[in-house]
Amino acid sequence: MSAPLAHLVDDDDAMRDALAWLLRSRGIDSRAWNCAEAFLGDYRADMRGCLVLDIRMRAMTGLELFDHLLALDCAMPVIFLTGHGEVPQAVKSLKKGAFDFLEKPFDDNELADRVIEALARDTDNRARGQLIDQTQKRLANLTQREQEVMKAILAGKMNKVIADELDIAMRTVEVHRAHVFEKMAVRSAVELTQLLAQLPR
Amino acid sequence: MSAPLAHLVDDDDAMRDALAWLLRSRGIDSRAWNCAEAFLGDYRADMRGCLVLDIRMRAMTGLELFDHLLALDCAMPVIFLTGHGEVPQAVKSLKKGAFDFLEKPFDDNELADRVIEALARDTDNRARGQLIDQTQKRLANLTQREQEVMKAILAGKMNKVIADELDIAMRTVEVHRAHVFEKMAVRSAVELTQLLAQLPR
DNA sequence: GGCGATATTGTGGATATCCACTACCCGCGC
DNA sequence: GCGCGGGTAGTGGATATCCACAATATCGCC
Repeated sequence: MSAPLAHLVDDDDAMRDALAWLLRSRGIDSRAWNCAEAFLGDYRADMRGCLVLDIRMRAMTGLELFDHLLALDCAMPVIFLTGHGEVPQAVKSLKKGAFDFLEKPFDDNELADRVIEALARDTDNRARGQLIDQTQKRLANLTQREQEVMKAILAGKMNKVIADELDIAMRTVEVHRAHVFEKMAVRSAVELTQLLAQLPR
Repeated sequence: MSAPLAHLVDDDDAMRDALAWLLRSRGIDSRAWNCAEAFLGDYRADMRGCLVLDIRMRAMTGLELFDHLLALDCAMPVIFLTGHGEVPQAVKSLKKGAFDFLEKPFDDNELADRVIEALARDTDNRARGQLIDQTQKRLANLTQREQEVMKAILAGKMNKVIADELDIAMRTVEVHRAHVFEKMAVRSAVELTQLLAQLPR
């Protein structure tokens, strides 16, 4: 597992060095690539931290790289660096979920602040993401019948009603109910509800 | 209660007319103001629809108007119209919750599409907002004790545990519990949990 | 002083849930 | 054939929740 890192992608050697130095001065480690393709080649889903992408690069642009990463379910926050006057791209990127969009020449402190925020965001995302993953694994581990019963429980139905609807004995519902609680690692319907309420809706 | 409407604020007479005509051709009613101050004077919290704001106006700018509206808890989606090259403002506005940010000259169809989306968003927001308002009113209607008991219920505690912690009889907890369910208009702890899970966290 | 809201408690019974022990049936894979 | 996972089901008891009926006490307000 890699440590949180600012991942810089820019084809301007001087800019990469300047960024790395700036971030280092604020206590942030970074790693740099000189083109989008190189980054994609090294990309791994367990990378942690944030991305700082230059928009204009010779081959693949920062925006195209962003699209590729979205397709790969990359959850790292992305900060774009851009020249002047690219409002439509900025708007589009932010709506797609980019973390920020800074116009060159940017203020050093501002960029560093944004990177710090982005790193914090990533840490939050990871924590929430793990919980979600775990919960979904547990959900997937329920049998068909158990899922049906769970759904009914979440609808607030009593065991005898559920038994009636599924046309099985109340005792059987109790068994499924207990299995649901056990597999979902909760001890009550309330806990179950709260757990599932955290899933993306 | 006013009907959903596109609220146009632009100090360019020709632009207002063009916008109104464009929207009308797509079946969208609109009302127009020639300056931010005039709109603020007419603004009412129960206005429904969306806003289309020109950024550059003689006195108060669209951005300043947006800030005023945010302070007034205005929930209508805002679409900004802007000249070229205002990336920082666009980014800032979107992060504050603006719905969109279009650069002039914009494509007529695109703008109309965005307005339609914004109107739909407003309708959604209203529906959710009403539920939230109602729920919060009900929450505020709970007595101190009832809120304490509710909190404990949501923590999954059994009545006897709650009684122990609050140092009261179990019977009293039952009474408070019943009051909570009654006042919140739910019939079980599960329903209560689901209701509260919809509140902004 | 009475009235209403709030908080408190009791009794007793109807329901519901939780749980241990037990058991049968079916389909699938080794 | 036998084990295993999954679904089904009964008995019986321990707990918990829900609720009707009833009562006491405090506090603020008209």
